[in-house]
Amino acid sequence: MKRNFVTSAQVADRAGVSRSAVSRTFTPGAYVSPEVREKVLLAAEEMGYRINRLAKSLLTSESSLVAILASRLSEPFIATQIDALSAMLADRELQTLLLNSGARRDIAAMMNLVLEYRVKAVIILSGAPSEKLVEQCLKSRQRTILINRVQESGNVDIIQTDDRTGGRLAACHMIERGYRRLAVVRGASDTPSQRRRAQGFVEAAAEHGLTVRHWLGGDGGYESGRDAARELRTSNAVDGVFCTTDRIALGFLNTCRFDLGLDVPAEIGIVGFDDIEEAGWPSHALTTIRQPVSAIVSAVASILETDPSDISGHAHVVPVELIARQTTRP
Amino acid sequence: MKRNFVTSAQVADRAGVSRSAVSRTFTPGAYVSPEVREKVLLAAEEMGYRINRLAKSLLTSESSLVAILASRLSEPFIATQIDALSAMLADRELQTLLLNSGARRDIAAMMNLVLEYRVKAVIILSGAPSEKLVEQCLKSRQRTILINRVQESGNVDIIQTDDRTGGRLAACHMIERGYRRLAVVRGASDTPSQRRRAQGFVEAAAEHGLTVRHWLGGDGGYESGRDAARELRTSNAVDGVFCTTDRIALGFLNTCRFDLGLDVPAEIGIVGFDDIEEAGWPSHALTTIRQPVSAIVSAVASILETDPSDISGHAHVVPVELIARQTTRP
DNA sequence: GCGCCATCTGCACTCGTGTGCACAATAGGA
DNA sequence: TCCTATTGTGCACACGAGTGCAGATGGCGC
Repeated sequence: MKRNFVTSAQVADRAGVSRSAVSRTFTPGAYVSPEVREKVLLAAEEMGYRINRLAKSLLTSESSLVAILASRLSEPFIATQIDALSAMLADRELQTLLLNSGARRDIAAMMNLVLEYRVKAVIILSGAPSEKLVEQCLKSRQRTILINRVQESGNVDIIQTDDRTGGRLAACHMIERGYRRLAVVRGASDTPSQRRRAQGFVEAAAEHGLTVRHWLGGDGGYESGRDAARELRTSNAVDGVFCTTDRIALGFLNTCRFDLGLDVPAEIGIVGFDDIEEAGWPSHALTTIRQPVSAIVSAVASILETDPSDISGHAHVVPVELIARQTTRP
Repeated sequence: MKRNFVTSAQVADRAGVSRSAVSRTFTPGAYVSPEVREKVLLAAEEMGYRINRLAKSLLTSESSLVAILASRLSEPFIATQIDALSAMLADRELQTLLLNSGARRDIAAMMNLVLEYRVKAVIILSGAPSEKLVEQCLKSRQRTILINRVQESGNVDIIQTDDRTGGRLAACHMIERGYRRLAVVRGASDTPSQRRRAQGFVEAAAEHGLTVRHWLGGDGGYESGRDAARELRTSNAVDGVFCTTDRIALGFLNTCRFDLGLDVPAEIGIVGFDDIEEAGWPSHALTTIRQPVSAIVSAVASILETDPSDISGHAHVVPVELIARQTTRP
């Protein structure tokens, strides 16, 4: 199984110099004479030599690996975040270790892996890590960044969208537009983040003297929206729906239009959350709350640049913005 | 910068045993007495000890890392592949090193990284790796798997969708349905894979005595389709369009319907390629050629299981299937 | 010609782990 | 009681690279 990679010693032999010389050739800012450097580079080229990152980071004890822990990688909003995050990391000469925590795979086991790889930081996009896990991370001096997750214990960096405000914006927008019989649709196993959005919506509605129906079900994807639409419309009691995710909203929207033959936005108004690309397409033109990925990414970047020994976790809040399109009345 | 991680020596000290004992407790199937194991586990737990994968794989010289090189991670079809691939790898206790080769980042530089990390294999989803790069990989004894890329030189594993057949299927389908003034729409910087799809389409059309217009432009995403629709319809010369990607097709479809006010499928028929989730939504109901991700993933899995010393690259062909929906006449 | 300085090279140690080999300890049988 | 078989432990080396320190080499000025 062991594939004999070329080592610096072999290169040194071939170039007729010491191993140190080889090492120095590949270390910027070290004493090597031009002739030796030339010989080493030639030999390295001929033999196909590559530095062994594993050995290097073992010695210098700093890894250029950053782990991203996520599930449902194919969902547009998550994919967009991963794309942006890994691009940002690459620009900083860091590598992305992608951990897919989907399906039945054990989050705890994944976290163990993270710790074993001595990564520079873990970015958690998914799952609700238990208190115990976060404790483990801290005990192992592992920098941890939570995105849109809640965590009681301090010392972890948290980046959160301003979910409550988002929910409130959605409510006010709908009420202004004349929708009165409101409902919120969420996935059954939803995240704290989605719960806060719903909360904000309910709060703002209450301030206008309105109560809000709740619908919970499905896995928080397109199907949740579809099922919700079918059930909620049997009773004719709803004319304004806030979905805690764009994908839920698109399922709801399409089902209203194509299965139930409803006129959106005349008969029913729909607001989503995230502003994924598909929401902006004319086939949907979904009114939604935008959650700027760029802000999330730059928050992560700024955290990575702070001194890692400063373990007091900071909280970043990412602002939201309502994008009015055509699933609510003008 | 160096974060003092707990080492096996420290655990050994605390447990009052030798370092070897610690190592053996964490190596399944090694001689350790129950008492010692107990002591070691306790000490390890208290100190938060984790094996250092870097050091381990330095010694055993086998890494459990598999690199995936891709760009445009947020595109649905790519995101879906990455999701499925990383899940498959996780099931095999392998980790995913995600390399985002998007934007201006240099593919050559990324490949160097791959080599430096001594990964078990590289899966290339993106970019046309130059001959030189692949040579480098081979020289460094690096297992390389290309998905939907063409590569002249042998010794590389290639997984290819049956693009030509896909293109032919699309053409036959359209011709059967009575479309005669055909066109192909591709991105300007498209992949060999997309070129083969177009080829198959043109071939089959030629067999029916039809010539095909070509439109090339944009980056192969939604915008390509949008721009193509605007330009192609100024002349009224087209009634059947094959887009080499679902995203192009969706851009084309939406622009026809919402900007140009055309009736799809009555006035113009559209066929895509990939069968991404959005294509199946009733808001689009795109007729398309399905490319089964599961087949691609299991091909990768079977390659990973073959003996790595067998460097003769094999070619796998993934079959396609036409999914008739509502953007072509019934 | 001698001494000094600048410039480079090589030795040897280090990082954290796995493991072959020798040896200690213990139990069991004669 | 002594010998042997068994079982577990520790020593020491290996993996591949970076780097401080000492020593070698060469050039230059006196």
